[in-house]
Amino acid sequence: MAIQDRKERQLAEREQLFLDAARQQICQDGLLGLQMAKVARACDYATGTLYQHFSSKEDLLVAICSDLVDKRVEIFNRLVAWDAPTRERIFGIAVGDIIFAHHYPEHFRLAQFVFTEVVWQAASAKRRQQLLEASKPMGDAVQRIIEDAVAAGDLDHRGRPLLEMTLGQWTMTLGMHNLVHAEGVLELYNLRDPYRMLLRQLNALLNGLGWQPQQDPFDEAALEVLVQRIKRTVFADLCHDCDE
Amino acid sequence: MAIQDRKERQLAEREQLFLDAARQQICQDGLLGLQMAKVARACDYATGTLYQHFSSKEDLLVAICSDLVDKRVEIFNRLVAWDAPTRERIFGIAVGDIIFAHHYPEHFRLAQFVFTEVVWQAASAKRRQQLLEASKPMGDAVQRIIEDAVAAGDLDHRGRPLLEMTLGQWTMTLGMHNLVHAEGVLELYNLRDPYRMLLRQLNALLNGLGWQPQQDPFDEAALEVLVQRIKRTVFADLCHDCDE
DNA sequence: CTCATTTTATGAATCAGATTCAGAATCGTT
DNA sequence: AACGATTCTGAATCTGATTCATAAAATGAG
Repeated sequence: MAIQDRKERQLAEREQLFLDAARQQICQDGLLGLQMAKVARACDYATGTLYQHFSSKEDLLVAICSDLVDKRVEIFNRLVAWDAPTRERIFGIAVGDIIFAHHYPEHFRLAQFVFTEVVWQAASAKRRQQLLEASKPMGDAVQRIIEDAVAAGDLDHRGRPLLEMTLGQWTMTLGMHNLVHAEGVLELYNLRDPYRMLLRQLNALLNGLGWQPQQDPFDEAALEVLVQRIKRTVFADLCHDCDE
Repeated sequence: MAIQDRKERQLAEREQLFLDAARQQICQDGLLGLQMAKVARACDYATGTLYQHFSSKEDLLVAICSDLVDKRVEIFNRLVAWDAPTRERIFGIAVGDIIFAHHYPEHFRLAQFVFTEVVWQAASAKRRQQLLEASKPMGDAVQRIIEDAVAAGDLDHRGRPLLEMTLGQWTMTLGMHNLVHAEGVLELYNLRDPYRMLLRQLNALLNGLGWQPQQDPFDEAALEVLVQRIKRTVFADLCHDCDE
């Protein structure tokens, strides 16, 4: 079945080619600027060929999202592997997400769009499934950190499903990415430095959940020290000059 | 200028007619199903007339959203006016939002879409402004509750902008609406009863912010009692049988 | 290596639906 | 009632996604 293998490999390569071209187009011209014919042309293929891979434009969007999610998962896994107090590790997930948002500014914008009824429903069931499966490891990573926290006595989950413990963190982060992209909203209320505010609110939430050791959410200095340490220890390769 | 007035009134009436027809179409056929020609036809007007009101389909979507935001504001205002401890009032905002989501299941779905780059950028600046202005009173309402809380000694804002105090609540709620609409995501992690989980996480957050009086986020009975009381006292008219 | 068969790629044609705009209808004014 | 100004109309236009008949390439038997 060597032939079959080669074919599959080539197909996968071409798919990646399309995905990269499409992502680049989004970065350049925005989500609005994505055109199927352009993507195909950019890769020197006919429009129809693109449709052999993606059943529709929406399908392509979901696929790009999955592609990026794979990279995002890597961030989560670093925190699972990090040897530090569980409270810092779970907090590090948020820090990592913020760094990720800096590296792939298009990702959360795209994700917000993808999980919109209009796109989600128009994509093929297969792609949807693919994205969900690609996302699964993020949940697993978080779950492992929570397990560690419970085992270490840092957190009492009070009989609730473990993942529920970080649902607040999840939704808070998600919501903040939304707000950041909704041009004009934060400005309306004169709220600056959104991701820094997110981290403060997150610390408050973790405190409220009783996650040990407690940290004063409004101690700027301590927050800065922790963030810097996480960046240096876990994300050194991703943070040359980036300051948030 | 009586004639001018009448004209304006008629124009406003027609606009509302369009908005209602469009909303109904969204409720019936989903966001995907919305077609400009259909909306116009449903109101016995030509397509071009619809375009006298809305510069594009996206513009119409933003307008529908504004329209619903006006109703949502009413919910917020009830909590401002409610005579109760500030902790219950701010918590009530979340409860009200959940009730609102039940009454207008399309709203958050639409809002998520509207604040997407694709729609937001394609709408006219005027409509965007209109939506932002319509949203302003929600922030004001929250601000007033925070002011009361600080004045009553229930909350110490630690020198931060007052609105920052509830940014976590805001983003958490927003993010949860997103998750709820992203079919398959919560199921993937086997998370049930999302809005109830939201309320628990919110209580944890408020505790973590030091908002008095503290409440055990995992005391189911107390949570239920509070929610029921808020429903009965503040939202009696909106809650006949609804149970979340 | 050649040919018949199967698979894949092509891109012009089709299609859906948003948007426009030349002419028709209505309005307000004198 | 007549005239210019305003508004409405919906068929024509336009954009861009999607399809599909045809061409090209790959496969594999002889």
